[in-house]
Amino acid sequence: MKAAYEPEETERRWRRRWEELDLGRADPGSAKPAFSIALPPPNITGSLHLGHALNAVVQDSLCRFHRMRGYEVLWVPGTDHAAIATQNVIERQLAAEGSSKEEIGRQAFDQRVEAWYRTYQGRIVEQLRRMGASCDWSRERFTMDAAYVRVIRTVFKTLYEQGLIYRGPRIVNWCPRCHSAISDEEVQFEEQIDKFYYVRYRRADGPGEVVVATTRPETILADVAVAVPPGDPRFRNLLGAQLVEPLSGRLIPLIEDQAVDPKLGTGALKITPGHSAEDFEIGLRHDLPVLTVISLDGRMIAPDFPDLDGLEVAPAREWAADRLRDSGALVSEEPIVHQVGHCDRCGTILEPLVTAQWWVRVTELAEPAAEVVERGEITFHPRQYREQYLTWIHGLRDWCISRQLWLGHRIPVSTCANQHTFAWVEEPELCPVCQSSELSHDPDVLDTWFSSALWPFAILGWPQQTPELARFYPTSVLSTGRDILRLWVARMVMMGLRFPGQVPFADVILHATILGADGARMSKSRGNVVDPLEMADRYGADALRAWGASVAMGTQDARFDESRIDGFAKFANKLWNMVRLLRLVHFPEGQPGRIPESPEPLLRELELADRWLLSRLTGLVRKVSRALPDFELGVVVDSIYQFAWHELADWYLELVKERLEAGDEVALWITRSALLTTATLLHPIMPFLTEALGEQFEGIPSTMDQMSWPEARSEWDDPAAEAAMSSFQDLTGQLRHWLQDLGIQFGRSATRVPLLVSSTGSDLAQPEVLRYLERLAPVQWVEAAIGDLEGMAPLVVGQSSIRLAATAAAQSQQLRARMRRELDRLSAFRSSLESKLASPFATSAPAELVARERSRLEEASRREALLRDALEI
RNA sequence: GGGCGCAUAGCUCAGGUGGUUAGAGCGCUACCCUGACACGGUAGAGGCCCCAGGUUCGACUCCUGGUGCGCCCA
Repeated sequence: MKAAYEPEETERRWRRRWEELDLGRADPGSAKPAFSIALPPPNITGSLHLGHALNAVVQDSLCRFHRMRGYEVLWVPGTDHAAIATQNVIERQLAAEGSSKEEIGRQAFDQRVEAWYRTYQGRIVEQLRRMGASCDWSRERFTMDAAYVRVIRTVFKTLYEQGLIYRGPRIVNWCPRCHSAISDEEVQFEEQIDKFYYVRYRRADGPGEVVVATTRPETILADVAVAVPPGDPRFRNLLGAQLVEPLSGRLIPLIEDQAVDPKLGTGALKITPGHSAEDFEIGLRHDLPVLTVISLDGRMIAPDFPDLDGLEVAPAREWAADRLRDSGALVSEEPIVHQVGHCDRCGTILEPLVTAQWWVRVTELAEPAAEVVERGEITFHPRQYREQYLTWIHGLRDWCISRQLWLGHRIPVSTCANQHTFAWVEEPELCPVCQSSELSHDPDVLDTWFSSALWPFAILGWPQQTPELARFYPTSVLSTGRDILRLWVARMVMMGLRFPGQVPFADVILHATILGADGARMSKSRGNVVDPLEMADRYGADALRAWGASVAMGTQDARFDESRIDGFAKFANKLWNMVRLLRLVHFPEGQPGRIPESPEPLLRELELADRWLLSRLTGLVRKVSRALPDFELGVVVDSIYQFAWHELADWYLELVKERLEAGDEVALWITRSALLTTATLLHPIMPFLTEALGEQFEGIPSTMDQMSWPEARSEWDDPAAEAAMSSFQDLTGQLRHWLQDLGIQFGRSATRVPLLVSSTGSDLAQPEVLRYLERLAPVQWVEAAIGDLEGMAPLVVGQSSIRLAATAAAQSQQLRARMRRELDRLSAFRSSLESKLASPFATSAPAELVARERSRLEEASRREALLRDALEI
């Protein structure tokens, strides 16, 4: 073994090994219990970011854990075509070449798309492998695969024929740049400073006026009413009046509607159903007409006003403001900070516009999707997301599923020359109603989330009753980022219930969002993006994984912190060297060979440190085995780190080194067992490292994935040994501390400080303790008879009093000062305990606690007395 | 404006159902290249656990209010 762990070589080797072993291959015919995960398909728009990496770690850890626990595990990888995102990327590419999709035409555009898919599909899969993902690569899926497309059409056709999909004009979020509708969930609201224009609407048939506050004076030409809160006394005298729309002089009614906020602006709202989603709803309630003055290009349509017609929205707003000002209709203007919807993909300000789109009637789908969560068939982790999910799903509006893009799944609907409209799975040649051969295929494509909603069952072969579907559906866990709880998770639940008829997954994990080191969301424009592969190159994939596992399940967003990844890289090296130590004991010349197996020792052959370590080890097994099914990856990582470094390495190995070198069978067995168990427990999190460790041992399966999960051995539980070791650790610390204060250094020379015990506390009761202290501190115990206690420096360590046979030290002012400080601290502690025990605590607290405080008080008092004695005060 | 969450060491974060002398990693200080590991070891400094009330024998933990920050939705 090399002196340091080298992740790069190990990872390359083991990636190949896993491939050869076909590690992730799932067998639907196996008799084992099933565990399955559908990997949320990354967008094919580029490379994986840190969020993908984090998500892969969560899923891979769970898969490996379940394999080791004897489950048949299926983890299906894949990619998503991300229609609008990919189209945007390719459009940008074309723009950079000075071209456009219109210029090259549909066919050439489709070829670009194909080429893009080929490149990036491979890249994403490669990146997942680099992270150590143990997917079943033979089942990789893509949302544009022919089989997948069939599933989409089957679902669409069914919903269409059931009347749950319809086409109709409604208001949508329209992106004038993408030239497409955008779903409510894809709108990015951004804070923006605009102006609130206060505009006067005069009464047509008499005195009186209403002042309306608006940020969009350019839409006044499409106003169809002014609305006020019902029963608002400010507007009572105007009820039923006709008002004059101030730009063109049309007459519009004053109406009452409960949606108007009396506190906002002047309390009166202009109603423009053609250009505001809220107004559209109000318009429907009052049966108002819809007027349109903005085109799909985001330009004004105003044939009556030649200087306005064709202007973009921003200059049109200036035009309207000027005109209102000139006519005296503009009362005032003031700046306002408000949220403005932008296109998630291209950042353009969205225009609410009325267009004909395809819609899913969601009420009938949403109700069952709410019920399964209410009944507990789906559990969210962390659990607060349950509420968010329910709130959202209860308030759903119809879902706009059509997009006006070149890329994506065409809506599987055709209309014939005789206006017969029908949905299909295989595109027909003739109209099924009138046999007309003049068919036109709907030009729109489907919202990508429509296809992703089918992912958990589409990848398992539905609608065929495949063995995979029977075996692995519902899937076990869905792990994803919190941002797509609504966008995706809720829709999968709706579709899963509607089609295969069962929830798509039992547990939903929403992992933390990783922020940049500056605390802001990672974004290219901020320049705080971290490439996971760069981190894997620098520190090893395992270090990145361990860090990911430690932050993934937090309830808050986690800032990226490279130093923590570095810490885990060092941890990998530490483990490597522990195994190396054991190997060198067996093969001091570095000969090839594996650490041999040996028979388990009997409990009565064990000494204190051995019993302690096994007790701690079995506690660790218990803790990790409990934490993993609860998805508490942070606990897993922390507790293994703590055990391996601060118990096994710092204490046990330091204590037994000589025994190991002397070939002590017991120490060898325990060290081997502890290291191997640690590696086994850690394998789901750090698979590469643990494979490299595992292969140093004899009798190990060809991959750690086939190791059986360790069982907690309750016969190893030994609270007495833990207590004794814990006070020994205290003792060691204090002794080292005293000696350091006296300028005595361990290892500087062969000389050891002679010590004798002059008063014994219970902490020295175990026979091993004095021997252990000699190993870990530069001291040597001598018989009390040797000399006179006079002139020897007194030390109080733990509950025992010790004399230090170093006369120079006896006069040390430093030593005395330290003892005084110790004494002060102790007496403060003692008096706090005394007052606690004198308070009602003694009678009302649980007896167990009171007893504990009493014994603490006793200890403190005893120690205090010893210290006073030593200081001769 | 509504909902949810977060404020603990210089930094990044842990701290079920109230009971320690409040923890970890990194960073910092001092000393150590001791034959597994300097990607290391030993010791140390560093905290009104955001603020103000309340419940309780006892609050980092529960309740109310406030302040600051984040996310989601209008």
